Amino acid sequence: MTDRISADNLLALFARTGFRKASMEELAAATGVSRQALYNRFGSKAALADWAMQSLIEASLAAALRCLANPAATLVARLAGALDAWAGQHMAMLRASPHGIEVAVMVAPDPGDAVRAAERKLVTAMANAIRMGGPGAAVSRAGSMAQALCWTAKGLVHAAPDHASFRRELETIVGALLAR
Amino acid sequence: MTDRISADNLLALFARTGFRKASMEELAAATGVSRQALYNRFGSKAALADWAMQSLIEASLAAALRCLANPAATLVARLAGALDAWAGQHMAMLRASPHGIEVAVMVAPDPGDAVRAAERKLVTAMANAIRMGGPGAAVSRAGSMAQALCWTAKGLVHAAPDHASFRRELETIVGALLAR
DNA sequence: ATTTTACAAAATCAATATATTTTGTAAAAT
DNA sequence: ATTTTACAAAATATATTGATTTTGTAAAAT
Repeated sequence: MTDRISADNLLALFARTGFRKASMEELAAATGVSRQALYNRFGSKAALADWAMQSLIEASLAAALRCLANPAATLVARLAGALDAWAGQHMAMLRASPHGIEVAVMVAPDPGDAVRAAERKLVTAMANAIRMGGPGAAVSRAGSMAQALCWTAKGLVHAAPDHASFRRELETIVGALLAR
Repeated sequence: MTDRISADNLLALFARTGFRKASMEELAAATGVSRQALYNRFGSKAALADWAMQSLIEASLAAALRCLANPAATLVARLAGALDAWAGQHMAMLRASPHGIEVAVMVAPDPGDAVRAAERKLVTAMANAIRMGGPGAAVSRAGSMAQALCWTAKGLVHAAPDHASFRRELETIVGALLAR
């Protein structure tokens, strides 16, 4: 029953203040439960952070894969949607503070390991989507295309001034790369 | 006559130890001159770091543009060469320490401003190269393609285990995106 | 099941003092 | 021109103290 606790709220606080300065008191307040409730459920602050990070990764990957599987949308829209779900949605948190990275680094056992694993899955899924729905010429290069799109999206996250223009430019670039 | 002093050696030290911990004594030793020679020429530690960073940026951009202009090579090879000169060549320094970023952040007036400006020039030049030498279909999307290639190369810098495989994978991806 | 209250151990913070290193300047020496 | 030597001012490092906060555990209350 860890359902009612919002990983987003937890991570937003971690991102703002960093792991150390975020107290269990504040974390509890941010999620609307008592400090002891957090200890009962997670045992420690580190475990709580792990869970929150893991949750975000899983939720983001799931949302991305869902976008990718949408039968109604075009391939370009599906790819752009997936990349937005994976990377774009966290722009606000990243911009809110210099600790965004620290949060990811905290996850056990190896820092970005969980992130990297999820990202590999996403790229694989994108490659498959390109193979299925892309122009014939793109099929044989689907793997490279998907990887390039993922890195491009991450570059754009840092370059775009806000989420709206991120989304707009992302669609343009995905369209440009996918066009045959 | 700041010719004999190697910006690379300076930045290698800055990258290893960070700006603060790199003493003028060590910096002088790293370049084979006396401490006072550095003060005579640059006035201060900050100015020295500025110069070194600026030098690296200019040299990297120049090397990248040179690759791009090589009339003998194919478009894919020219683009890959340019991206390697711009991003790939610094993998060793980045990997050598967690302070690689700090060095860039130190440059006046705004941190990555000089880097961003140079990168814009590179992307523009790449876009032009694509317009001139690329397959007809790529012409209208040259701007997006060039930007995507640049971000992809930067993603690859962090993902590749070493420079050799960076170079190899880069060529593959550039080839894949450019193929019509 | 969760909250409240209580509490010991550990960690963090703030202030101080001292020692050491480093910066930046200057003048004499090569 | 560059190096060597010398030096004051500033910055950094280290250690100590005590106050304060926070962690993690436990038991009683809702």
